[in-house]
Amino acid sequence: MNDRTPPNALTLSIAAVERDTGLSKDTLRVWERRYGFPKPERDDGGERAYPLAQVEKLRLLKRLLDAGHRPGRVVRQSTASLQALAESTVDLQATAEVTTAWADADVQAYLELMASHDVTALRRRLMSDLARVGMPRFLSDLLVPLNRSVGEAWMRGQLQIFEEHAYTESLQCVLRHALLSLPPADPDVRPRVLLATLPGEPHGLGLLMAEAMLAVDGLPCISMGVQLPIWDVVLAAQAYGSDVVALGFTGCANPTQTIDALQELRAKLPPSVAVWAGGSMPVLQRRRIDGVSPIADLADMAAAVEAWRRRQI
Amino acid sequence: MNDRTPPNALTLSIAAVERDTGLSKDTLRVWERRYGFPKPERDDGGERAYPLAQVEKLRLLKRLLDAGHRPGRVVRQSTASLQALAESTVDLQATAEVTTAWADADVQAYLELMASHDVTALRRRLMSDLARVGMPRFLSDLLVPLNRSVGEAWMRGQLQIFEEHAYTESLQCVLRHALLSLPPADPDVRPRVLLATLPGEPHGLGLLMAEAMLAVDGLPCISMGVQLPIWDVVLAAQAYGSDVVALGFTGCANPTQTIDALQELRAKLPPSVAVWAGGSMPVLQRRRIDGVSPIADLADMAAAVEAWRRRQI
DNA sequence: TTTGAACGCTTGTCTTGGACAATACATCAA
DNA sequence: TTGATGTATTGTCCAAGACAAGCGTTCAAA
Repeated sequence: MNDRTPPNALTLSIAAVERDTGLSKDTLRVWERRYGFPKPERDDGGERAYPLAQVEKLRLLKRLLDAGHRPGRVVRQSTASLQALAESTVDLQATAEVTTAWADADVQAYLELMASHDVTALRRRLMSDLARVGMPRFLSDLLVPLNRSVGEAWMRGQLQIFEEHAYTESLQCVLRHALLSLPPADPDVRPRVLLATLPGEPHGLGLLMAEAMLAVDGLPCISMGVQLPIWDVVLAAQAYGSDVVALGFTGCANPTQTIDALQELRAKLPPSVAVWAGGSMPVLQRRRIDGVSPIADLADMAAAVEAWRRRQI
Repeated sequence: MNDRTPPNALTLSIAAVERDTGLSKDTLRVWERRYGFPKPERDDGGERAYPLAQVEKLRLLKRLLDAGHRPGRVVRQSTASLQALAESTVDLQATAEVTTAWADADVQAYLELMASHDVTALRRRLMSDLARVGMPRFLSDLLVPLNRSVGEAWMRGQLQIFEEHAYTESLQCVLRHALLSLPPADPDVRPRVLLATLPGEPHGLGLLMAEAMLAVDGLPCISMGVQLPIWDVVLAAQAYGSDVVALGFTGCANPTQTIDALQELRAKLPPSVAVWAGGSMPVLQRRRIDGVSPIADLADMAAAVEAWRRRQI
């Protein structure tokens, strides 16, 4: 059936590489043209066939790009020197050093728990820590630094992707469980918040953390989950009578498209509805958009709630 | 700043249309060339600018394609006749009529609950129905037909996307809550199951339902969530000592890429690990892959567990 | 009547090389 | 140090052609 065997069984098509690395086909071709890397083999149909080693290097490059490095400076380098670069790079756009009430030792313990592949223990520890200190401190003192450490460990290649998935899954269980245990919020409390991410942004953990933070303060939150089309954000905000649309972003989405999408959404939404854009996407802080409030962290969000309430009086 | 104003403020770039419709840029261009639709305007840079009406029609076309229609027959038709077609189309690949123990009236009531935008009530009803009949019947008698009805209502345009997101979100809460309430499974029970979806498949609801079904039977399940890279599936199966890798698929992923990915995964995984491919993707039933068991529905999954156990004796 | 092989149409994806606009960086002046 | 201007970088878009896998149809044989 599939007799179009590639020259080497361990190669991927350009579509597969796009899937696995997050680099668009256009980008892959133009890098090849400009920098001479990647340099895929060709199958008997003349189509690009990327050896696994090159895909591995491309993944590493994508990480470095997301951390702020520029293609022209890194694409030609050897895998070894890139590895070294990744290990020395913390996060070029990292926020200033945060003094955490939580000891680094605890964060370290969590990382070791992840590496030990004991999801039950991980889940149990998350639940007991949450019960011990309460949601606000759990979020700001543990999860925020922990997520940063997880991101850094991943960048250095110390944490496998599946280990990060397992962590995300466990955390999601714990947070969702806590949310469902809360008494339903009084729908007359304001602002009513709609949470979602836009198409292209597949990560919903930040959203969940934001929802948890708002919900324990008694705000009526409705989460639409991930990748809600722009037009449906507008419809949903209307249907639920939302005062605020809170959107989550991470570095993995395309910055240009994200800005475009935010502008489009802002134009379609009635001016009375506020738009909050939160998460760790650097471009949100750099490029301000009229009528869209950037939310850098959880404290920012509390401030945004306060600001909204002051403005409504 | 953005002075490259398109001819009409209500147009989208080709990248935005790809995001919103799920049709690739290549497909959009080649349809224009072959069928004369879509016929976007051009901005002053000469780039395609799709009016909203055309994007709307493209979304409708995508739905019809996913239901089994072919582009050559539908792309040229008018929006009105497509609408009629969508309303008359149930699901060309639908499984044979299922006699449900659950009354259609109940399903109807759920659909009305979704349309009323009362997520609290929806969630409450889900929880009480679950408590009343237990997980297995909740899944097979209510959720399976309900999900089918939701899909059909969406196809007919009777349900907005955001309403479907709200339903998914509520259901996720309820199922996750139930899962966390179960006592942790004995890790010595076999088979140990790893659950995930592959890159390109963003829907995790089927996965969650499968996990719920297996977990109430006492099987130790570990879910990796959505879009786990192939190589990490292998690593995770190794790390957790999984006997079975259960993957979820829906019609929205690319069939060709899905088959490729499954073959690649099967080749990389040790033969002792079984691969189950479940979900509503038609191609899974049509094209069999050596060493991959297609799982058509929940009953099939129970049978697969049995078959696995028989083979191990 | 049903099965199966052969053929041809349909359709999505890949190809090349050129072009362009937005961003980031570097330089210089105030 | 700040602000403006110029240059380099970089991702995306475009066109038209090519091709292989999928699907339906046709025809012949069981």
